[in-house]
Amino acid sequence: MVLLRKPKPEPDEKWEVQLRKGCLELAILASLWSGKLYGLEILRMLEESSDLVLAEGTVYPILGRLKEEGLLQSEWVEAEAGHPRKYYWLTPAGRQKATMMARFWNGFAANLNHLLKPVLNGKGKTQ
Amino acid sequence: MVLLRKPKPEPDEKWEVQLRKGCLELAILASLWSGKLYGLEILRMLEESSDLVLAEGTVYPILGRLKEEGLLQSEWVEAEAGHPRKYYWLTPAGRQKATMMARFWNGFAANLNHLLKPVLNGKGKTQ
DNA sequence: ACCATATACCTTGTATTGCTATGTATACGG
DNA sequence: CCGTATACATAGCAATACAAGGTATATGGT
Repeated sequence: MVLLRKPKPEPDEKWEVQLRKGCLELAILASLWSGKLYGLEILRMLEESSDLVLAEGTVYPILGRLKEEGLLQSEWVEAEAGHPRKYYWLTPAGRQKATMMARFWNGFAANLNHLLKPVLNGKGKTQ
Repeated sequence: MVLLRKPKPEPDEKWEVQLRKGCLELAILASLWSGKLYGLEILRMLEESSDLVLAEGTVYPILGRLKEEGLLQSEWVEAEAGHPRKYYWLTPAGRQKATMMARFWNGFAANLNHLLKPVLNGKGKTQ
């Protein structure tokens, strides 16, 4: 009777699985590729540049996770008006990981596209 | 005090969200595009044709869901040897949905690729 | 007769996820 | 002051992917 369900999750190990699921961490990392942004700004940027709509309740937990993993750093900045903003940017590790994930995404998308080709070509099996 | 958490999930409505998450339902539907297959066969086909590795514990529940939604039909078939096999194939509704999902996937992938272009071009911000 | 192996399907339990809804904090306008 | 806007944060829920284990059928070896 051993019953060791999850010996060592090693959260870093399975990012490929996570990617296949979410794609959202990758999208957020990518949104920070060229500079600092704060939470709501990321949200708007993704929507504008990629039609990727996500809720605040989605973004903030992800930002927290990514920071905890050492992929992001953050800093409070006083705004000229309203609530202060927490700006995020990529660490070197984050930059590296974003690149790796993007490459993997490319392969994954290519594979799925290959599978979808008959579907998109319309020609269904009459049968 | 109203407190209505989920008024009517309408499980059909949010397949776009599910797609962004999983992509797996779509992959399985697509694998059945050109004929009948049984469970383990789908698994092997996806791995061979698209490097998409998934566990049995992933495939069977999905097949059950898809059948319940009327997208698949199934039939037991005696094998020449060993355990009988349950063959699945697409219903007209399944064929239609697969097409819609594939189109949506294409758009989604294009958007994400657009976002990833700077990342894949290597030129990081020296900053 | 018995057991190991192979094939195939199915289910239980768990960690994780995305998200809705809600809460909190700060500042501005009337 | 109260409403509105901006911004960050979290509690709780439904759904997901998966590992692990179980069941059923047949074959081959001893």
